[in-house]
Amino acid sequence: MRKGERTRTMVLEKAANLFNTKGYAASSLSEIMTATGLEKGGIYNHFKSKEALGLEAFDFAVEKIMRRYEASLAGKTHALERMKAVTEVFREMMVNPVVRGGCPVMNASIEADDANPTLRDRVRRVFTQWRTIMLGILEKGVARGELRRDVNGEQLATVMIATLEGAVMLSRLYRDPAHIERAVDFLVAHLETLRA
Amino acid sequence: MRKGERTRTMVLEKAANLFNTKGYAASSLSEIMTATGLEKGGIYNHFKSKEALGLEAFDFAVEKIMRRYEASLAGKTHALERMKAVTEVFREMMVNPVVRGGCPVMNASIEADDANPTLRDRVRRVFTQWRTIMLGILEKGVARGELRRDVNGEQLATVMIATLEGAVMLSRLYRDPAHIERAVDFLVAHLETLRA
DNA sequence: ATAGAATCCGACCAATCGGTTTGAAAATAG
DNA sequence: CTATTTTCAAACCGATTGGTCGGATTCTAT
Repeated sequence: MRKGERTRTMVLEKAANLFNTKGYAASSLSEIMTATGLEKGGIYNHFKSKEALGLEAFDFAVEKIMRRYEASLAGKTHALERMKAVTEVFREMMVNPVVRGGCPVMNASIEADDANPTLRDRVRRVFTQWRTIMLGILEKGVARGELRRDVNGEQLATVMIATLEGAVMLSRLYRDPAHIERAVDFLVAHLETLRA
Repeated sequence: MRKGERTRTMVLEKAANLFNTKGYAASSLSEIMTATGLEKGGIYNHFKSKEALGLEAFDFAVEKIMRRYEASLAGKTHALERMKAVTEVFREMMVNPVVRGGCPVMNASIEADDANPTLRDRVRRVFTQWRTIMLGILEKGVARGELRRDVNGEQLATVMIATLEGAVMLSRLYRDPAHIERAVDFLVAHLETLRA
């Protein structure tokens, strides 16, 4: 791995943390400079603009989360087990965050939904992917007879994401993991009622 | 009402919408100027700083939401009816927003949780108030025999706020009210299971 | 109608914004 | 070890940032 590539990912790492805690618009280039230890020219050698860096930093953070998903789902076959694994990713995210500042997807969603169409489309793609994963789990679970046949997949996928993301927001706001834990407990209990 | 007071609330109205769509940090004074039609001096005559304006604009938006709460709860006595009224406030917020840009409390929470302690405390106070309202409804509902005695108030209050706020985020991101409607349907169905 | 207060404009300020460029230093290939 | 990229620091750019202030203007109470 070339030197430039190493510093490049290092800038992405630092920028992702900064953007996710302070917000993209509120993070100035001079802050990125102090965070990375590079001068302006050193950063612009790897990224053509602050906007480009922001988008890549978002992808960088999402990539890390996706690896958590895969790790949590690995080896689990039963639909209920796999759905619970999704809730665990969020609980774990509070204790051992992939990036500082909460869930980067929700944060980006709030900041980009009106002002930044490019980032907004990226955020949409991520949530759509998460929904697709859950819908697949549920569909297969019904087909295998693990889940009740009247499971409302669309509704459950929405509720899972909404509840978990909302709970992350509350836990971060209050600096209290109780909220995400209550949300996970609630969802796990509800998932149990769907067992065939 | 004096002229100054009228323009003051007009600035708050416009600023609240701007801040809530673009974010506090991303909204510049020049944008506030064009939104209000005032020059810089005209704004600083009423607010001593951009930060002070931001805090007052937040309070202004929250005040409007609280009036929606009161209107929705008015006349309803049964605990289940009152809890459903809370979900209706959120559904209504998508169709007929009090302020553009989604829920100002959640938006402020995301932007302030790390960077702005003053605003963060204000956001906390609002969510705490909402929780208190719900806990009161549930407690009274149990006392009146309207609800099952094993209702987990703390958990339900967290889940209600988290699910509704998360769903608002999704509906705004996708420009699709389906998410908030699914969340409301889900919560209403769950509330029914708590009937004594 | 008019004096006095309330309101607002617009020029001005230092600081910082994102971004460009050049040349020197460091890393890599031969 | 040399030649050649790659990488980065630092000075520099115009534009814009949040904020100040003195005076002109507009209200409003008498």
